[in-house]
Parts: sequence; C-alpha cells; structure tokens
Amino acid sequence: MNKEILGIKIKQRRKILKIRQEDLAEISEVALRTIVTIERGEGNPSLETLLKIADVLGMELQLNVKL
Amino acid sequence: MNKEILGIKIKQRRKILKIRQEDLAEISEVALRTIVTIERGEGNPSLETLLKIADVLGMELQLNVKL
DNA sequence: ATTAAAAGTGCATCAAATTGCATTTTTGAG
DNA sequence: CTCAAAAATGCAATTTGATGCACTTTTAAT
Repeated sequence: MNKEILGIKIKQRRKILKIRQEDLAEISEVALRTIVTIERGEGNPSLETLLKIADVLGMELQLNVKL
Repeated sequence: MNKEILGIKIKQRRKILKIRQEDLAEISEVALRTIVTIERGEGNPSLETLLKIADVLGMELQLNVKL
C-alpha cells in the first residue's frame, strides 16, 4: 500500500458512509486540511492521524507478513 | 492496531529475520534512532517510515473495513 | 562472572506534519 | 444552466517526527 491507494480507500469508505470531509475531520479530531491532503494522496500522515481516521470509518490498519 | 502492537510486531519480525536494529536501519534507510523509538512503541511514525521498514521486513500495511 | 555485541538514552537540529482561516474551485442535484 | 454544497488551495504558525553522535544500559554467549 502506498499513499495514493490509502487516500483512495479512505475517500471511498467516507463516500459509502455518506459523510463530508468536514464531518470526518470533526469526528476524528483531525484537521480538515489534513483530511484533504491524505485523500489526495499528498502528504505523509502519521500513524496517530491514520488511526484516528480509520477508527471513525470503521476500518483497521494491519501489518502482516507478505505472502 | 496501536503503536505498542506495531512496535512488537516489527521487533518480532526483525528477530525472525535475525537482523540487528542497526542493519534494519541501514537497509530501510530509516535512522537507527527512529527504529528504536518505533519498536519501543514510543513515537508516532509517518506512513513513509512505516512503509520503508515493512518493505525490508517483507511485510505489508493494509487498511481494511473492520468486520 | 566476564565482556563484547546489541539495544536504548539524552540532547540538539532540521525537516516536515498538523492546524486555522479565508478564499477559490469543483461537483452535482434540480 | 444555476447555484448551493462540498472539496480544494494559499499562507503562516506551531508542533512534532527524523536524524546524528556520544554515551549508558542490557543481553546473552562463554
């Protein structure tokens, strides 16, 4: 996974949940500006930021051995 | 997943591969200081740093909808 | 118990992530 | 097409992640 894919997955999931970037920002307590940057595949989010967003979207981050 | 679990998983995988923190640092091009911090569950690594380390360890980061 | 290798710490610096706010651009429903 | 809602941008300030180096502590093999 790279940052482009990550951004796309987050945006898709947000759309499915029918919430705006602004809502996601408020609920996850991550700045709107940061949400925008991540969804666009720009920037380099910290683990904490990622976990906060994933949590609100009902998603989880996993680290597994590649098969 | 939280930062403690992440650190433990990285350390365990590194041990399995029998490489030192110093080697992992060199190969992944992440500072030794940063490796130590992450393995101890301290700090808040960036996605790029995480991806570099996972890559060397033959691991992958995934973002999935929670079941 | 020794002791060399591996792991971890303190500290200062640099680069970059996060943030808020005002403004502009894009999107999509009617 | 219109126009309001949603998304994206520019900029500046603040926080914090990443790093290097020297030094200390821990681990583990003999």
